[in-house]
Amino acid sequence: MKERMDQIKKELHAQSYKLTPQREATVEVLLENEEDHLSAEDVYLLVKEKAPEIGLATVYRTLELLNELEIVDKINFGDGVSRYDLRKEGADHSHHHLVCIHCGSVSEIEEDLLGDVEKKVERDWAFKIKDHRLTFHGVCVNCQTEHEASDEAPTLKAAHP
Amino acid sequence: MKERMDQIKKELHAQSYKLTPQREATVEVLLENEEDHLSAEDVYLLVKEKAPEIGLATVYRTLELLNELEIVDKINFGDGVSRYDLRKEGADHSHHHLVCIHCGSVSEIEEDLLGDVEKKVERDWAFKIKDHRLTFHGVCVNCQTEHEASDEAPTLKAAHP
DNA sequence: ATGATTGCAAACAGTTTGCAATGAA
DNA sequence: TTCATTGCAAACTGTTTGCAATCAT
Repeated sequence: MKERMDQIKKELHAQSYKLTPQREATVEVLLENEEDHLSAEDVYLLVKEKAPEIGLATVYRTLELLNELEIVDKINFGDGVSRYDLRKEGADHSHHHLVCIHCGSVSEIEEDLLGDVEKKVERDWAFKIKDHRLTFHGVCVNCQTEHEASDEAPTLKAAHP
Repeated sequence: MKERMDQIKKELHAQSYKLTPQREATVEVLLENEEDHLSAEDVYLLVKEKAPEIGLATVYRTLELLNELEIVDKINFGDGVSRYDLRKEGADHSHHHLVCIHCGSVSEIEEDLLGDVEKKVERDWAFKIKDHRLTFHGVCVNCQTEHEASDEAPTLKAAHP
C-alpha cells in the first residue's frame, strides 16, 4: 500500500502537479477503501477525518485529476452518483462489477474477461478500444440463498476463484 | 414499427396502465429515433413537436415507466445524463455500445457477445445474471482515419457485420 | 516569489415531487 | 364516475465554478 502511494505521488510529480496534503489524504482514503465504490461525498466524509478543513469541491477536483491520470476510474451504476474506483497497479483497463439488484452490494471481478470479445469488436467493427465498462446486474449469492428456493441452484461459494 | 407500437400499447394495458396521448407520443418518438441515445430532454423536445402541451416531468415519468416495463433501457455514458435506449422486440438484455472518445458518437452492437462470459461469471462467481451493461470507449473508424496514420490499420468498413 | 491549489458560497444541470386540474377507463 | 395521470413550479441532489486567500515548489 505504501508503494502504491509512492507511485501515485511520483505520477503527480511527473505531470508537475503539486502534492498537497489534501490530495495525499484523498489518495490515502482511496487506498484504505479499495474494495468499496465510494462516491465523492463518501470520499469527502472519510477525508474530513484526516483533514477536517478540506472542502467538497477539492475532493471533486482531486478525483477528477486522478481520473485523468488513470489512477482512478469514474464509474456509474445508474443511481445518479459517480463512483470512483482505484485501478490496480499497472492495470490498463477498468475491472468488471457485479451489482446485486436485491441488496445493492457491488463486488468486483478483476480478471479480464473481455479479451476475446475485444478482439472481435476491434476486428469486426473496426473500433480501436481504449477502455471498457462492464457491469452485470443480478442476484448475489447471499440473496440467492436467502430468498428461498431459486430455480437454479448456486454452485459455488462466491469469492474470486 | 407499427407492430412494435401495438405491442407496447398491449404491454401497458396488460399492467393496467392508461394509454394517454402523451405516452403514445413519447413511444412514437422513441421508435422514430431507435438509433439514437436520447436524453430525457432530447425526448422532451421531440415529443413537444407532436404534443406541445406536454411537460418535462411527464416525459421523465413515462421513461421511468417504460424502463420498469423493460421496454427501454436507461443507460449512462458517464456524462451526467441518463439516456434511454429502446430494446429490440423480444430482446432480454441491453445491447452493447461503442463510444468514440474523439467525436463522442455512439454506435450499437446488437449481437450478444457476452454469452460465454456470462456462463463463466454465473459459474465461477455464483452470481445470477439478470442483465448487463457493456460499453467500449475508444476510437471509431472515422476518427481513426481522420487522425492520421494510426499504429494499427483498420480492417473493416464498420457497420454491423 | 509565483502560479497552482484551496475553501467557500453561489451557480448549475438533471431529476423528482406536491398539488390542483384533467381525462381515460 | 373515479382514480390514474398530467402540467406546473418549486424542491432536491450531485457537481461545477468564480474568486480571494493560501501554500507547495
